Amino acid sequence: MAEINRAVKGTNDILPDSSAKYTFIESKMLETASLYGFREIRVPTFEHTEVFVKNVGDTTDIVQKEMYTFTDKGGRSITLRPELTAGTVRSVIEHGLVNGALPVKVCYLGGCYRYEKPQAGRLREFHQFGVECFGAASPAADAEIICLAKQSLNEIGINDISLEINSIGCPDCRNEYGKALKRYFEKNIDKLCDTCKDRLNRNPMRILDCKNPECKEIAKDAPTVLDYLCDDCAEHFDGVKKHLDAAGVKYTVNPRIVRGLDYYTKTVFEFVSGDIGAQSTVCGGGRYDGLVKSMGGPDIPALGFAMGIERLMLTLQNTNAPFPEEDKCDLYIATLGDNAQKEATKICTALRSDGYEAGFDICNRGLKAQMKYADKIGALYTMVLGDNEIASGEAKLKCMENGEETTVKLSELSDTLFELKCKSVF
RNA sequence: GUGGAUGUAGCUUAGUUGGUUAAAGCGCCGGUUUGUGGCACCGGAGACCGUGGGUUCGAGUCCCAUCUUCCACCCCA
Repeated sequence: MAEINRAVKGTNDILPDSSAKYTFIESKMLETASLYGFREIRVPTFEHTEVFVKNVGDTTDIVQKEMYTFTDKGGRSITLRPELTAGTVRSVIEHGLVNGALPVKVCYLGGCYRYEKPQAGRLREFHQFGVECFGAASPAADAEIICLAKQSLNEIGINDISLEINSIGCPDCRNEYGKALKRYFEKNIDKLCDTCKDRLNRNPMRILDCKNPECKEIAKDAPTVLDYLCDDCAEHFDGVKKHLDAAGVKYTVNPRIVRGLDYYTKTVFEFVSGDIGAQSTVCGGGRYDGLVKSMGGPDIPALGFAMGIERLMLTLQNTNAPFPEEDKCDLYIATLGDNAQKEATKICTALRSDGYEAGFDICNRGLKAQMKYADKIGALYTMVLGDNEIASGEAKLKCMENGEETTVKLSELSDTLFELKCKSVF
């Protein structure tokens, strides 16, 4: 197929046969978030490039090599959002939400864009659901969003998933820890792999995450962040754990999880799935207390998480999780002749305005072909409509599941369908 | 960006040491006395064999390049 007729590398079409599944996931997410008081916010798909450079961090891979950046016709440098936190923070500051009643709780759903090499669970255009909470410094807030993340995963049927938490401290303790880590790894620099040698200067914490066996061996005895937390951060982390215990949420403390975005402070966490390949993080989040201020807003704490919708879908598919049944056509009218087709238009319009999914032949096919079609689309009932039925004002409704027929008055179709549907529920 | 695998009808595949009009199943459309689906039978449409070069009298089959998809690294959701 010619290149122009194919979707761009790393992008995905969601076809009618699976779109309802995505809608299910998305609506469950929004629904669950609202139970915790999070209301949806919708921010632009693109922002001034600076918004991401300043917030995501100019040393991160995302900013350095993964952004879709272009100059618009007005000479502005524009970037398609690689994530939704930065734009959300910009928005709540710009519109003064952070000057109103605190905490501000918002959630979002939308496409994100990163120029990466696609693989399982990783696309160039992907979709995130996430929440942000502004103005809450208490560990109860951290625990609350973790509970929300867990519940929303459970709501869509993801239960076999592990929660890992860590604290990377405030900038002060992180700085101290970074130095200690550097001292430790410098002693073993010869044994480290090439990428880790590079990481030593860029981001020593990443070495802890390396999958190279030799690096893993060395990292085993490396100092842990948790030993370098200041009193305030240690107490905060302790509080988070206590709240999680109180909520009955199971977790493991993993001092090696490090989020890749610069803005994180204190609590970081991930929900990890064992069912979707190498890109196993389904949800990632944490606290970012300095971000609002650095964006030019008031000095208030903030925290949030994001999950990748496509990864949620992968998890559900790979674990054969059930999806709710899709809506079916309530009544399909098979027509005979032009008169009947016109009458079907009239009847279907009325049924649809009463809330029924109704359809009839618009391809001018024969009766048999129409019945076959009704069967294929899974129509619950069919009705043959010809001149006889129009003249008598009566027709037979056929239940496609068991073949039973019932005679109905055309003028009472809507009521009859309602009765039949009620019966089939019991 | 690095590495490995892949690419034949809408889908899943067959295609012998390169040799005439590239097969099959599923799906799609139609038919089996013209007012009734699922089963069966019959018929039909549908493929520039990913793309571009090259070798050859001749290439889906061999060589090179390129792109896509998949998987892993890096990194992230």
